[in-house]
Amino acid sequence: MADEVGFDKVTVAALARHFGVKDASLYSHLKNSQDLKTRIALLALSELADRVAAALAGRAGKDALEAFANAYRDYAREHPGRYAAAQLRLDPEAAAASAGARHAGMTRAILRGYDLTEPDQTHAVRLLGSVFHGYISLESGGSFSHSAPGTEETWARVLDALDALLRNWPAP
Amino acid sequence: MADEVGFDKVTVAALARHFGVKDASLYSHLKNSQDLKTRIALLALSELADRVAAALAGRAGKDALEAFANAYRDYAREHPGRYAAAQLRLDPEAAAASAGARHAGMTRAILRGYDLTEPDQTHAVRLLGSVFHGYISLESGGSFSHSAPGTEETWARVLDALDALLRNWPAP
DNA sequence: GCATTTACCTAAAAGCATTAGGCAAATCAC
DNA sequence: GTGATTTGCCTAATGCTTTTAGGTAAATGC
Repeated sequence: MADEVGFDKVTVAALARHFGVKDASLYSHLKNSQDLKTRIALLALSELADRVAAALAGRAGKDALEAFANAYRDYAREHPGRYAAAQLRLDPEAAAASAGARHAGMTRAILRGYDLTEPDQTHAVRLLGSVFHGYISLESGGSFSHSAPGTEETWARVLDALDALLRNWPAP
Repeated sequence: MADEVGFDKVTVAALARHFGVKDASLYSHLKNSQDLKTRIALLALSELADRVAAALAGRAGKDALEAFANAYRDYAREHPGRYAAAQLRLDPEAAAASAGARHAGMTRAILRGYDLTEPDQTHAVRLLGSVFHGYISLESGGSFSHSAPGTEETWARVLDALDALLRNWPAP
């Protein structure tokens, strides 16, 4: 439903309509409407982690970087509603139960192909997360669609640039 | 109100309570609730552009890069509700009337201090936008707060890294 | 075969969005 | 200045979404 009608349109009432039951009936399954949203977010985070893990298997260096980045971007394009859910700010309890740690771990795994030590590794993990999250968010919001060149080309060149940066990370 | 109670809590009803008038009265001033949200977004985008313009004046190179990035980040911290509003997906009409073009122009202005020509300039503009948007979004969502080192240090090193990257942008 | 759990239901309250129609004060035009 | 218009607000009403409380019938567990 999230992918079809948009994550923000997934309400308890809409879900009840979808299943042909009464709104109130769903409260045996859900704590409240926030709970519904959180569950979608956790599902998306978990699916996304699975995809990334599969994409990353057997790859290293720039190959891994591209596979990782494309796994995120492809998931966002194929499942826009679920990806939007994955951006939801989770409360600490939900965050702890989420696949967040897997994501962080896999981002760090990319860096094994590059010559970075702590704390630069953490800085780089955060930079990569920022770029991917930011790029996909801006692209899906249409920010890049009103000017040449195409976003496909930019995406490739951004990955080139990140690869170059990781291979040549500046000293403090 | 957005900064105090959160952008998503700024409803027509809440605004009416705030002013001590009836909900319906506000519909003389607003088209609908989406219009209210759009107006907040346009305000935020415009204020942010003013700040960035002021921060950028008389600076070039890494100095400009840092001023630009900090203007965004500081605004997001000082006015979280307004910054959230600025992320709203605007319909084409509102987008055209927004300060979006000023933002794009100023991002491009940063690159004057670096040796980039089209189409790399556009790629770099998009990368910078992605990093800043992504970083601020993740940081404000608490994604960086559960591990060392501190986000202040990462922010400084990310700006170092972007500066290095722009000075040494890889050929296709 | 009885007790419990599951998966629904009805009823009802409360909040938000929105439209229609109306009134009084402020402002404008001549 | 006075009549016309605009402005800013109101009441009333509708329809949606969320959520709680209390109840029933079928499925499941021991």
